Amino acid sequence: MQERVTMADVARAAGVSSATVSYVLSGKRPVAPETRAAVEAAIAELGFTVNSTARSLRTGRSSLVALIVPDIANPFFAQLAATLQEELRGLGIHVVVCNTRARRDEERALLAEAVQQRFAGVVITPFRLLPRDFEAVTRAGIPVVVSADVPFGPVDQIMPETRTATRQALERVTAARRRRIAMIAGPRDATGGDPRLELLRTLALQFGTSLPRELVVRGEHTREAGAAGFAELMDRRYRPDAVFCGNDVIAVGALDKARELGVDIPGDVALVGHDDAVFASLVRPQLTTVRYPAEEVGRAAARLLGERFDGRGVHRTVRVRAEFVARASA
Amino acid sequence: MQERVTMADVARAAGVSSATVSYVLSGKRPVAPETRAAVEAAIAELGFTVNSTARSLRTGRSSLVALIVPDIANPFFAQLAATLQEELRGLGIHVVVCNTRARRDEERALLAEAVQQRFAGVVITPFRLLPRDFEAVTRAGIPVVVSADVPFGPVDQIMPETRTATRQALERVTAARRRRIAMIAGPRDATGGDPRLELLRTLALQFGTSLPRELVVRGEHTREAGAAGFAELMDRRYRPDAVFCGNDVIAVGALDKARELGVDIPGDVALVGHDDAVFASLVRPQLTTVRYPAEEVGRAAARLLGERFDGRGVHRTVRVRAEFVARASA
DNA sequence: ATGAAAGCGCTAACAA
DNA sequence: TTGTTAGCGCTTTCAT
Repeated sequence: MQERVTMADVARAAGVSSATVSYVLSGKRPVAPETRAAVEAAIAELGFTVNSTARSLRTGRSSLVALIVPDIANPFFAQLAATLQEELRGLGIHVVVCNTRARRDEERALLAEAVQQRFAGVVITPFRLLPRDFEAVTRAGIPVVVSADVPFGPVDQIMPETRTATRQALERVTAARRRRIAMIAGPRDATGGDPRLELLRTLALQFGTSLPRELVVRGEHTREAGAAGFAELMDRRYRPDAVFCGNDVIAVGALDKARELGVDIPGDVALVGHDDAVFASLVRPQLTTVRYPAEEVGRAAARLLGERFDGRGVHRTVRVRAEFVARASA
Repeated sequence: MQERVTMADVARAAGVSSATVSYVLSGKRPVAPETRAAVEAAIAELGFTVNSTARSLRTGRSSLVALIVPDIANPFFAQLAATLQEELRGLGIHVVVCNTRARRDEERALLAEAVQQRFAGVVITPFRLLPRDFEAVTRAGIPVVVSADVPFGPVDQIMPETRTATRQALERVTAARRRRIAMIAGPRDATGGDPRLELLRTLALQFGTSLPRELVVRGEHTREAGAAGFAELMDRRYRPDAVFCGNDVIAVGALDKARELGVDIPGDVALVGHDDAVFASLVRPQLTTVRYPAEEVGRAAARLLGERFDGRGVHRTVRVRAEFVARASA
């Protein structure tokens, strides 16, 4: 049962007080070079590492960041977790993953827990949450980074910049003389809005066409919902010749149904996904999509948190640029 | 700035000592019913929740379990993380995700950190680690669950039971009169063995054929490696008519190359994957594969850890059964 | 059945 | 430039 080495042990070995050891580590007050050297030697010799539990208790701040998302098993969030973890590793911070299963009660419970446990920070993709649900966390002074399509009040935020990429997608589609644009959207979130849908509608107008209400269907972010949505659209008397999807999973479902119905993609209908999930390039035809890079979101989240740890006080919104990826489906 | 409610606050409100509050929570010594009721009422009224940092400092045990894997972004491990997290949630335990990027130094560093931070447990899929790398962790009394193909010494372990499923795959392939069996294996791990390869070799013999050395190629678990491996196999004068892959990602790469070379799957060559990753059913032809269920691994890991927390002392090995999934590629 | 109090290892006043 | 020391909130031994 290997004994734990404490600061007191290091202090004794270096012939100083434990306060000095602490200050050598934190750099929060000047330490004479020779003292510092002695302490560092003792640390190395004894193999000391700080007990972050004790530090947390003392400072009232843990070294944990909570990543709160609807589903970590979703490739986008999995990649986000991986990147965030690697970026935060150097700061000695661990990432705790929390699944909300898209349920508001879970989202709220997790947020409350982050406050109770005095987490160092929270990175969250809210699904049913409203801006006021964040009051407690921000009041507790816990840095929060929200990754969402819409503004969420006085928190750091990462928002996608999809206008350009979506415009390129529309350009490609309309250049192929397609005018009957449709969308299979994801579920409406708590804010009631749907930025992807609204953006597409706005842009469609600019391209001299439109996104008529009857060509918008809605479902979960699942393959089944994608298939159902596509079937529904094909039933319309005003049949679309281009279908935009809320994400790639939906698009894959649409692809399934198209094959089943004998609808040729992209011959009869052009299909555009969203996110560029790993499998977007695996299906046939390969999915033309709007890529939203999880790695960059993770890096931005880590950077925003890092700035907050350093005590910077202004809330920032970082925009992450989505990229149009032209493949075979449109 | 909302004040934190401590046990002392609860004790004061209930007219008892903080020790009693602690014992009401832990049940480690009898408390009079009316005392208990008073304490519970105070807890509810004040909205008290224990400070797990303080508890950890005192007990020398945190409420964190580390999930140490080569890559959380890998769908298998992402699903494992999700399940583990949900199963452990009820025990008040958080899951910290740790990426090793398949590097031994990272694996060792993470294991060492788990000891230093007195984690409540570790769930690990070792990649380059040897059994003796676990000595420190077990000596520290930290429950370890290893998910691997081979035995790893005195730890709880989850091992796949793939014999039956692999036999079924071979049955299907040989029933179609295929005899020239090949494999695109993953990288050789630190133990030097490759159970999937060895199992296939053994079974092939039983089916009256073999897995000749020249029909075994090896690479990383990537799409590129799969493509390269397949190309190499198609170059052999003794050309295989059935190719087994170390995992589904490799199989997808093989599929890419087959299409490029004009090799018909399954007409010319049958292709069998491994794991049943999400995209196995997305590619065309859909992948015939040996499904290894991450959910069950996660549940088993949580169960094993739970037993250890309860103080059960024997090391157990849980076998998780893989399942043959027949689709179009073989 | 309950309470008093020590102390886990660290940080940050306050002193010198 | 460095040391002394008081806690952070909890668990648990020792008393009662």
